[in-house]
Order: sequence, then C-alpha cells, then structure tokens
Amino acid sequence: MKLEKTTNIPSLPGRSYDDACGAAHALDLIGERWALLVMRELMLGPLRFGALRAALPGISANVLTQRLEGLEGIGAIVRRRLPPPGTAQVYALTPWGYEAEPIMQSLGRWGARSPLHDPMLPLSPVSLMLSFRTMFDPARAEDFEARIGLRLSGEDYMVRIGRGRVEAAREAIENADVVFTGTAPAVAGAVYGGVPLTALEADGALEVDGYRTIANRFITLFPLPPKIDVTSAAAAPGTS
Amino acid sequence: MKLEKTTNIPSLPGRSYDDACGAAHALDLIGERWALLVMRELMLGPLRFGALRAALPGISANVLTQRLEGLEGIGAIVRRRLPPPGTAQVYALTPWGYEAEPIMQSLGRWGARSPLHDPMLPLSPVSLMLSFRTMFDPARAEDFEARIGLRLSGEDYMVRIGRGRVEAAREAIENADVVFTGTAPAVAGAVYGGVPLTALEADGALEVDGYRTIANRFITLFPLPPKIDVTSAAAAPGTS
DNA sequence: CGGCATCCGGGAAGATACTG
DNA sequence: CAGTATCTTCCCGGATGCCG
Repeated sequence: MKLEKTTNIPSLPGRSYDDACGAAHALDLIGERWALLVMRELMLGPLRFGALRAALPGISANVLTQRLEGLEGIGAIVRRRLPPPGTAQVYALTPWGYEAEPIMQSLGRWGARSPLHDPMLPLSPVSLMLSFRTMFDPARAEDFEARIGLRLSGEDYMVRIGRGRVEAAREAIENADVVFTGTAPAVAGAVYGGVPLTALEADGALEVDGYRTIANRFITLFPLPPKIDVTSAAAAPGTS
Repeated sequence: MKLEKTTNIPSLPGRSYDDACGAAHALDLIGERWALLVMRELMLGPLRFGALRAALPGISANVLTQRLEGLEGIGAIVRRRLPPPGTAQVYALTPWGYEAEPIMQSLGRWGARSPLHDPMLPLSPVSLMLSFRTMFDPARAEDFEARIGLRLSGEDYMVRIGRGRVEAAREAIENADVVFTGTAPAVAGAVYGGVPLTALEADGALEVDGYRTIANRFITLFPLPPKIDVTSAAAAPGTS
C-alpha cells in the first residue's frame, strides 16, 4: 500500500485520537510537546521568535518553528509583521488562542499539588505573571489596593490589585506603589517560597523599592494549593 | 541484561520541561500521549485493563501498560485487586487524580470551539457523561428536575438534574423518568448534533422510554460553545 | 483472557551546524 | 536575528509471545 491518508487535517499531528470528545480534540490540536508552553509565553502579548526561544530554554529552533507553524495552522496564533522597516516579525495569539488560559490555570493548580513539583526550577516572567492570575485569593486582598511594578530581566510588568481582583500585564511601570527589580524566580521565592524579602535583598537577588508594607502584603495574596497527602495515594494493598 | 534500571523517579518521562511553572510540571506528569484520556475514562470509577482498551480504540496494550505505570508512579491512579477469587484487577483514580477533571473540562470547552472539531467521531460513554458535567447550563434547567437513565453499550449510567445542578455517574438505572438505550454517539447526536429523537429512533440508533417531554427538554440543557469566527484577526498589541 | 515483556519500523523530538 | 538542514535519539504504535 502506498501512502494512505496520514492526516485529514492540514498541518497537524499525523496521528489523531479519532475521538469526538472535545478534550481529545484539544489534545490533537495542542497536545504536542511544547505547544501549550509556547502559547503560555504569548499570553501577555506578541513575542518574537528569539524572545520565545529565550523564554523556553530547552526548546530547539526547529521544534519551535514546527510548533509555530502548527499553532498558526489551527488558528491559535497569527504571524504579524511589525510596521517599521526592519524584518521584525512577531507571533500573537488569536482571541481563541487567548481563551486557552483556563487550560493552563487548571493544569497549574493540579500540577502545583504534586509532591514532585519543584518550585526552584527556572521560571519565565510570563509564567510568574500568569501564576498571579491563577493563584490570586480575593479573600486575602480584602480592602487592599496596590499597583506593583516588576522589572524582570529587563522587561517591565505591572500587577494591579483592587476590588478583589487582580490584573497582570506586560507594560511600562507607572505609578507603582512598589517596584521589584530582579528575576522571576527571585520574586517567586518571596511569593511562593516564603523567602523573606529582606533575605532576597541581602542576597542581591531582588531589589524592593517603594512601600514596604504593601510589598509584604502583596506577597501573601497568592496561596499555593496544599500538596497532596501521599498516604492517601498508597492506600492499596499488595503492589510493592 | 539484568534489571537495574530503577530510575530514582519512577516512570516519569525521560525529558522534563525543567520549568517551575505548575502547568509545565503537570505536562511533565500527564502530558504524554494518551495519559489524560486514560484518566478521563477512569473519571466515573475504576475500570479493568480491557475496559480501558475498549474505551480507547487506538491505544495499544503496551502503551496502555506504560501509561498506567506512569500514572501510578506519580500517584494519580492506584491498582486494586478485586475481592473475589478471580485475578480481576482494576485501576482507580486517587483523590488527586479525580481533581484533574477541570483540566479535561477546560480542554473540552476550548476544543469544542475549534472549527476542525468533528462531533461525528466515536465517543466513549464516559466522555459523554463528562460532557454533561462540562456543558450543563443551569439557566436552561431552571425549575427542571429529572432522572435520566442511559444504557450505553450495555453499561448503565444515570444523569440527575435538579436545583440547577447536574450529576452524572455510572450506576444502576433507578427511578428514571426517561431511559435512553443505544450508543454514546447516538445520544450525542441528539444532545449536541440537534438530531431529533424521532429520527434516531427511526434509525434504530436509539430507544427512548419514558416521558417524552422530559427527554426533549433534557437534550436542550447542554449548549455547545459557539465555533470560533475564522475571520477574526489578531489580538492585543504589545511590544517586546 | 488479562497483563506485561520484547522486538521492530516510522516518526517526532533534541542538538548542532548552517544560511539569508 | 530568524529560521533551515541534517543527524541522532527516543517515543509511539503494532505484532508477537510468555505467563497467570
């Protein structure tokens, strides 16, 4: 036999689950390795090829190219040329692509409960900002308003807290009550690792400018879900 | 060769994203092909190896074995031996495993909006039942109570609607207002495909016993999200 | 029959080097 | 800087066979 149809769908994995379940179809579309992480990095706005590579250490150029082609093929991202003369090109999520954020949030909440989760691993600035949206606890932000600026690896981000809601964006820091300058893992150490700001400052890992009390309140607003109880998982008899 | 390959971390994918992001870690755990679909099939209770194979046409025995080992290794499922003499063995989700349902729901909602989604593909009974939980619209079930029995490929399931909530379980049909007898795709045709019950009955694809009006109301309670607009261009600005 | 090991072919992922 | 080309490695999927 020659080449019988490998893909009924253009530009996508030759193998499909062949399942009408919406989740199975979503996995057909974005279940390949790196696909969802590429989308994650675009969640705060368009990025260039090189910026994606830098944010995803471990992905190789050819795989990134393939994923971008695939995501473009399904309509999750679009390729745009920037106005000025330069050959600058950026990749941007489509509106439907942005709607994938709940997928990342449910994955993040579930994955954070794993005992194997290692928060000391590298973390991209975008991941940190998205984690604020995911882990924000409105109850802890009662009667609290703040504008937090973050300068992470040279890029500027803003987190706005108010009326029990949180907003996180990549944009110029303006009228911030506090500005953190450092790396995403350093901020994560304060917010999720319980590392005191003073310790991070002493290490030179983080610079905290502005209202100290606001900074200290801010880092308490994002409680991690409790780790799973390992004893409940091994409740079965027999199997060594 | 002897058997001394015991990886320190049991049966995890050799390659990791090396990313502190919770979503990335979740993908390390259950991002392999078939893993999430295996969990999906266990969402309504434990199943045997053969039942999983039957529900996931396309998976091969060795891959299913690998996935079950992997999911057991991370604590998402447990292997249980059944009481009677037989060598019967079942695979069951742990409490943490059950918590993965929001992942499937967000994937399902997103995937259902894809223009490439083909609802005519095969569908497992469990997928159908989970889709009821995912797509249920409380507003449409206002002042509606019903007990729907489904006999799908010989297995019995119940859907209970009441007080704006839905429950779906694999259990004996009892006191049902309506009983559907047929296959999951046939029921999906009525609920999601807009196929009239009379047409399905005429085809012999579905048998509907009980209160007709309740059956006809029931199949309107699960609206699919609208397909994406292909003409919609790109999204938000933002520079790098 | 259920569960698991082994072997093999095809193809995707990963690393490196190269080009416009 | 933005990809492309090439090569290697490994996973997926199918078939077969062993053992309870």
